[in-house]
Amino acid sequence: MVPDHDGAFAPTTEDAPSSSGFLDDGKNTIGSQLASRLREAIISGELQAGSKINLDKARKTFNVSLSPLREGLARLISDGLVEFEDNRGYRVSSISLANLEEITTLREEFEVFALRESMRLGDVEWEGNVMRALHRLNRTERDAARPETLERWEELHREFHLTLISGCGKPILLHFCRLLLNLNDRYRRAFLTRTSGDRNVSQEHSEIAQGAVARDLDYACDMLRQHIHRTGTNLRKHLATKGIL
Amino acid sequence: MVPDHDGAFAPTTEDAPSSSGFLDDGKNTIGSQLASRLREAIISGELQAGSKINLDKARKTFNVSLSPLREGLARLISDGLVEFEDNRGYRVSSISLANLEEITTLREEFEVFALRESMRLGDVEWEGNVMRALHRLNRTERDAARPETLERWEELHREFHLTLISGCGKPILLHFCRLLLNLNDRYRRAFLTRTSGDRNVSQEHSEIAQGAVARDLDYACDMLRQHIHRTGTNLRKHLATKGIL
DNA sequence: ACTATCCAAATAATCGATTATTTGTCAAGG
DNA sequence: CCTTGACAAATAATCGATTATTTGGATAGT
Repeated sequence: MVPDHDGAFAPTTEDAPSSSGFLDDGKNTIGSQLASRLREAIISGELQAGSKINLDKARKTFNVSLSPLREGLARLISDGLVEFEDNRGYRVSSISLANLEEITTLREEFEVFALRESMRLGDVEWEGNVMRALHRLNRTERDAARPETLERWEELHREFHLTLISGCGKPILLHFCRLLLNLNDRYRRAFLTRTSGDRNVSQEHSEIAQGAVARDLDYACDMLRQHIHRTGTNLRKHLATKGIL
Repeated sequence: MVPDHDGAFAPTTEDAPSSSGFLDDGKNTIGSQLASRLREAIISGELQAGSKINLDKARKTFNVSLSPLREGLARLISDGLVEFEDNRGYRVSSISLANLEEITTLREEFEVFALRESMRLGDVEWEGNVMRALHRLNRTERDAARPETLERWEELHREFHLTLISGCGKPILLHFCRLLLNLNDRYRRAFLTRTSGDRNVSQEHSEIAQGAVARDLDYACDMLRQHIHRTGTNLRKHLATKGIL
């Protein structure tokens, strides 16, 4: 038997385009479904940061047994959204200013590096994917009054950033970036209902994308770094407003 | 209740110095113990890369029930040593030339970045830890004839590299570096029984450490990068010898 | 009043058995 | 001869019950 040989950190089935019309959404087992629901619950803030997760209550809330619940939680640990301690159980990872700052710093390092590699190695297919992701994002309205538009926008925004770096040919790096994006999104969903007035985010995305497909390495990387940095600065302000250290 | 607030990716209890004389080695639950044993089994090559992990057999081998077995395996997924697919089970992550090259590249980027941050932010305590880790490593003999010395050396080597970057004040980054080191160690344990003749590894470590505590950023970073690079090159040759693509 | 110790309730971990899914094999049809 | 479908064996996922650990509170001793 020849192993598939995707290597470690091959992209998980999550958020695959799901091209087949069948109802196979890659979330077969209860454990998988739970992982998704819990992830969404944490990123959206439904499960408060830092709070303990009582297995018994969660079991009743989600109407499942312990085994798949632990299974699901275990996956969120890989995502950095949940922490675990022997005999003490699970808790939602805390948020803090230091944590946000680290995430921002690391995104500036990792994501920018991944973009550079993508520009160096990406093929035409990748270019096309970038332009499509950009278009879909910029065509999607973000109306603070309607939460469902926010969620949709977040999804496409995440997709855009991941697509940008998807050409780098480095599964482990992509995995790291995906984690950082997860962690970052929790802050954004919690604190940014609307983008600050002095930014034109659509334009920022366009500049990055256009620089990327034009293979203007330094320009695109610089734009991305600034983009990430600005988001970090914005979020930091919002955290300060709410008195979070 | 005030949350401990270590933030995501706070260092796990693994390989803590275990200062207390008590038999509490932080591996309380069967799941934890299994995770350690499995990790060791994978890194040492006892469990072949790419091979499927049959839950039933593993259950009998380790004489445990399914729940803790899954628990343990789940943790190794976070470590990148095990892959999982719904309804298809677990398998040991494959090794490949591409995978090794990515690990090496990422170590050059991120471990070096972490070292730079450590030099920028580390305190005297950190400096002391570095010198101690260096001393212990260099004083430990590595005799290819006696496997137990190799294991001991690997442990101290790992400890040295982690200590070098432990002052960076960035838990997530440390977590990533720890993973990369894990993945890298599997290659070394599998392919390097002795260091290639043209290297004086002890001296390389000394140069890095001394540059680090002297806060000679560029020098220390450069030495570390070369050190990682050389190891990568060596391993690549050994992989080629064994016909691994 | 303060600390330490012991109990009971709450919670996490584990087990053995059951259910669901996948995989390999073989026969029927093209 | 190849493909397709059905079946059976192998394997993974889940459940409900049991066991072990932690936590909070009451009690006794200083």
